[in-house]
Amino acid sequence: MARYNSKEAETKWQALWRDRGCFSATESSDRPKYYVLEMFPYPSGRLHIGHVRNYTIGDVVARYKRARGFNVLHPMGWDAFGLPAENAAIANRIHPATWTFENIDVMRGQLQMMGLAYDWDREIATCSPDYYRHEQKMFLDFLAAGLAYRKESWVNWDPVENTVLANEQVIEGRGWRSGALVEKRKLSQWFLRITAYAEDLLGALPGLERWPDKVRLMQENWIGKSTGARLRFAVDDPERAGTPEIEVFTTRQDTLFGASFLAISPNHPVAARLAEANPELAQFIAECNRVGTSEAAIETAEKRGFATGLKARHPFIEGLLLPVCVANFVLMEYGTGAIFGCPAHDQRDLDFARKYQLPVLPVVIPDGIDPAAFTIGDEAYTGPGVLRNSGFLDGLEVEAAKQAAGLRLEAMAVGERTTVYRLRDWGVSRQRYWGCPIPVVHCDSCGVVPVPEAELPVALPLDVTFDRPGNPLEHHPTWKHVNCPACGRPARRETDTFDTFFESSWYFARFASPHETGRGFSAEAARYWLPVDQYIGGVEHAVLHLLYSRFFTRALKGCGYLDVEEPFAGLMTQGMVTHATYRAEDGSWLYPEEIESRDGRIVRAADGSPVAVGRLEKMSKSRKNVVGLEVVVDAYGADTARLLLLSDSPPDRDLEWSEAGIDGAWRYLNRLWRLVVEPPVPLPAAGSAAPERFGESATAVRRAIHKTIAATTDDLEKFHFNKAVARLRELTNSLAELDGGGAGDAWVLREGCEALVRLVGPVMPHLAEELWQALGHESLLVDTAWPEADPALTADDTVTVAVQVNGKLRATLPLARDAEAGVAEAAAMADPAVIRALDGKAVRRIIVVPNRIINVVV
RNA sequence: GCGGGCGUGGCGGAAUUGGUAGACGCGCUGGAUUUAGGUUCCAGUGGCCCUAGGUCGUGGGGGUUCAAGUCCCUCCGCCCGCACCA
Repeated sequence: MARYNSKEAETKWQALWRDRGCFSATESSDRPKYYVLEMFPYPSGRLHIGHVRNYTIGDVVARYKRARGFNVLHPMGWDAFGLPAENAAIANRIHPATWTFENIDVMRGQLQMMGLAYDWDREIATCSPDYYRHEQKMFLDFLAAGLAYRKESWVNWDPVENTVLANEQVIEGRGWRSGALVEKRKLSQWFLRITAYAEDLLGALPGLERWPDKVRLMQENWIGKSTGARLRFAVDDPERAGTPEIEVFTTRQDTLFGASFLAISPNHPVAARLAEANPELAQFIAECNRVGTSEAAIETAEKRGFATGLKARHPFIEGLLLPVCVANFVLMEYGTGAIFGCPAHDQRDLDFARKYQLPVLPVVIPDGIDPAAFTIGDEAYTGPGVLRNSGFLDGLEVEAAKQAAGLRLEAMAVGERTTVYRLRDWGVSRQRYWGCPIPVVHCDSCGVVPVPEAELPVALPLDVTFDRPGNPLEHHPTWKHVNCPACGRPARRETDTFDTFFESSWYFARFASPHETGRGFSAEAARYWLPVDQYIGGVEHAVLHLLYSRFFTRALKGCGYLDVEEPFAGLMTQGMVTHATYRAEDGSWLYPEEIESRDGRIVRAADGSPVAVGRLEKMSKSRKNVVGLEVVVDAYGADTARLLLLSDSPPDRDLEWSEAGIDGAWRYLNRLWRLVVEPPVPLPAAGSAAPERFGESATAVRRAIHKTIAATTDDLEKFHFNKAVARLRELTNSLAELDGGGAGDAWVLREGCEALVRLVGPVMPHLAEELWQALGHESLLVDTAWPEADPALTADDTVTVAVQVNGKLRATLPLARDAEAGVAEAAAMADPAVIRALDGKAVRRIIVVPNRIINVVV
């Protein structure tokens, strides 16, 4: 018989789905809407198998929901602005636009090859002016609403390339291309006031019930709400400090009596002022600034301080002067950029105090410890306790002391209780070419002037070169020279472009009406489709992209664009696809296709030299452990690849791609094909009436069929694709065992095949269409409803109950479902294995969990 | 450094969320079939004890409970994020 020809079948069904517009979504439907979206890709080149797990998961959800009667929107687009296009331009002398669009063409073809059920009429590319013109308008609206503003902030500056570097381009303090020591520089940049929504973004997290807890927790920590107090320390030499006082923020105002120093950020104005007259301090600050702007770099750097000689007056202790230091671990962006150090009750302060021989005075004594005996060693005490050595706070618990200290500061008018957030405003300026131009003009007379709406889009000029360092927009002969929209005099365009998170913060709304020209999307279409019912993507976006999108949606609502606040009602974060890594003798990485197995040893195919097999790692070009999409689809077909991507691992965990795995998936596909096309018993015609009675085997298999329908449906609802696949394999095994010897076997086999084919439809859509046709159906499977389980067949009359003695399993008993405890108990006590285990000992207690377990305690 | 996660047979993972640990698959072993060649079918497969049966077993250690992979404490290992990669 003919074998399943994946190539032929996949091409055929893909064309048919396309020609019949099976996946195009409309807003006019009486079915409930369902919007499923996978995080859209950056068009970086060519997809490998690891990239498509995400889209396969989304596709299963889309096809499943469609079968369940939903009006499904499942779009795809391209997050097309970004740094790699510029890197390619510099490295290969190819224009970013050319590079990007070529990549898009390749990747679109690859996604289509996988048979993904997208509505391609809604495809968008964010680098198109048709897209980014709308976000320029949004920015102007934000500006008018006070949500966008300019301020100075620090960047990584490469003095050789004359450019700003991304944190990932700074490697051990040096520019990745130039190798030059990176400096921190201050630039005037645009910011979006996400902090205005901090409380709202935090408060709405519990309502995101279909988000993973871990993501909500990460966002909560990122927003980092903390309550405490601001307080001002008078300085002993206001002239030298340039200010009469230094304001600090603390969450531990209760420990003020244990303060032994003040620390200010190297970027604090007072530090800058003191450095003017102190070259050593200036030197110290310069060294701090060499660390780079990433928080990880700052936090892992050795804690260092510099004594300024300045002193600050303790607000509660008359005459006590605390030294003021500049410390590299104090962040200017958080709180006030200055802290007071209480070494006894903060680990970082303690480390600092030990290093610079500052006093350590415990002021919180743990309950039940003698205050006289309590000392601090290498570990700060941060737990609860009672205040000592603390004047008016003595005897209070920590919380009460915080309250009392706060009130006293307020009464003295030197501070107030307050709340701060770790969250900082979103810097959206990038000194880059391949991004959306920020639509403002700088005029010497009028300052910053928004580009009038009628002149949008501010289009990115395409005639640029990358032959010298810096931003090509700066070097363009004409582009930035315009007349001021306000006064008409010569002025300069803003040459910064937006952070690419800007585009991805509203693309999900654009998909609702991607061809809308007047605004980013029609309010009506957005009202219909939003929020996204199920969003799917990697955890690496748990904070930034998702938080920015949540903020953006609120900001858009505030500007009258839409009427939802949360863009994503459901979120699933999928794990990585991993693959073994291979290294040649010389240590260089090898692609999987460069190796082979000879006599049980892994060797290099080219010359038989030994290969070291490394651990599983995320598929990445740099380690060469990638498997190309075309290679897999050519050899096994898209359905086999899809099956493997959904098998074995739950979606939120890593998945191992292996040659054995793909072979196993391929075998199952063929097994299923044979079952339906060459059934063990000839099938009755489609739609034949059910027989009068079913024999034992037929009844058992019918139960299996209906249980599988129920359980698989439940698995898909919960996104347990790996379990769903396991159940489908089990049903396939059960059906294959039918031999036609029992009454109704043939009819049940058809019933089972029909159910099975419909259940595998979302996973292996091409094969399923082919089998649906083979079963004698004229209709398309994609237009066929999801099977329904018969409740009468999903529950068993008897259940197997485990019997334990003292928690150890001794027997299992078949019992009637929901048998009474007394009956179950009697059956258990009569079991020979139980009697033997009891060994005549007195029974103390019997625990009966209905339909599960009986535990006899002796 | 801070934040988040993960850890179950040789391997990927199941376990109705505190109730029979190892579903399903990969691999391996033995057998059958076939014009052996991405075959197919049957049987077996956590460790230890000679089997009936017993005993140990979910990264290590401790605890709560009639009962712990699941809850608590602690330690170890690995992975992800940290604001200009997307």
